Amino acid sequence: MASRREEKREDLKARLIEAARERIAKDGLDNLRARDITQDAGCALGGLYTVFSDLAELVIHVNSATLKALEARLTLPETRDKPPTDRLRNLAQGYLAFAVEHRNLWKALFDHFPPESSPTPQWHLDEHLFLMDVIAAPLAELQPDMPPEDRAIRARTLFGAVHGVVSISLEGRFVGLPLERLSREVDELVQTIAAGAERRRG
Amino acid sequence: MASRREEKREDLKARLIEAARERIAKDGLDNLRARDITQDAGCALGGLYTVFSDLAELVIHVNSATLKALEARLTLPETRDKPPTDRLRNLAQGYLAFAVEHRNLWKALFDHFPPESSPTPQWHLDEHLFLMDVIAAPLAELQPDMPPEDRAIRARTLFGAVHGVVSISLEGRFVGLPLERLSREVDELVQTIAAGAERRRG
DNA sequence: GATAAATTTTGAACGACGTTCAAAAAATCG
DNA sequence: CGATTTTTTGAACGTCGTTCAAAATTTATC
Repeated sequence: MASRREEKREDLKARLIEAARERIAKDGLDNLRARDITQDAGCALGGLYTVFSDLAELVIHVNSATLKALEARLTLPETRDKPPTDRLRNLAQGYLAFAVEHRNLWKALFDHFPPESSPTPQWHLDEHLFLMDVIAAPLAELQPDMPPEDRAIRARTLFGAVHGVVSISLEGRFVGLPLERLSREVDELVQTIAAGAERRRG
Repeated sequence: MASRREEKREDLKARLIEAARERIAKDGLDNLRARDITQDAGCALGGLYTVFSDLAELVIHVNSATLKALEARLTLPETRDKPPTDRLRNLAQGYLAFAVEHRNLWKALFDHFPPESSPTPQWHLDEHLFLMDVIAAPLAELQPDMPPEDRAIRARTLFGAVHGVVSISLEGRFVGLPLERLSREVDELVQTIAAGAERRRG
């Protein structure tokens, strides 16, 4: 019991993150309110600011949890021994499924822009890198001779392409596609890119 | 002079849109303030609400102007007679160039989510369709036998992929790429997808 | 256990925001 | 020019994130 104080503080922090997470999941990031969160977490309005510097920092912690959940979803041992193209296809389908199932939490990952006064901390920026790593691994099998730096960039491009297709559909800015059809588009896109990569392989 | 009134009203409307456009271009959508806009436009705060139902409607008009500018940029007669793959490559490079050059206005196109109380009007949703049309035209030459409906969906997928790669880089959520390298990634992505489409043609 | 000192928690208050609307100003009409 | 209608105005309202002096609680000392 080195510090009962630390414990209580951590407990409040966890309750605030969980309350914010549920609010975002239900009503979206745009409808997140400090007063709702603190009421759900069972503390006074000011309590939030004894643990976080501002609301943006709390959202970053929610996004951190979402990223961990996404990572768990994308690193299932399901297809460990499949060919690299199939592994990439599975990653894309997993990403799509996660976005559909946790739409508001997923959207918050990309809709949240902290003010310049408190930019995103490095530790959270680093958390995004696992996405690049899980993509780079199958890519390494498709193009073993590509320099790791180029492969990292290529992984980012592949992620961006899939993310873009998913975003465009789920944000509803254009006419919505049935999920079944969207899934097929994503799959064919990944297959095309994978085939293109393989064809260039040295 | 059927209606001097209508004229003044339209003039105020244009001034408000232009003021909002400049504010967004300079400081970004997040820093747009009704008080700044009306001051720049030379009217009282309430004047904004005699022309638009709310700030979101004004932003939609700014986005409409941005879409028109983007359309102009993407329909330059530059490469009218080039092969379809080159035309797609040019579209993607034009899109990237536009996003870089008008970053905040371009970002506003996708960061603006009107409240459910006043959803995006159909006329503005329709304005996005030109993007699909300019992409679908070269696609039609690559895959003449594809049904038009499938081609429309494929155009959306291609746009989403390019848009996603550009977004991921320009939003700075991941480590930023030099523009030169980003341009190459986009180009190779489009070439890969175009080649994949052509290969399937039949 | 009582009292004082240190710490934590509280929620009223502040400033900024989008939006409203009664009143002032301007335009139009008889 | 006075009456009437229309337009423009900006103070005021409700909501928001955030602050901070005061209240409540915990810890320390005897």
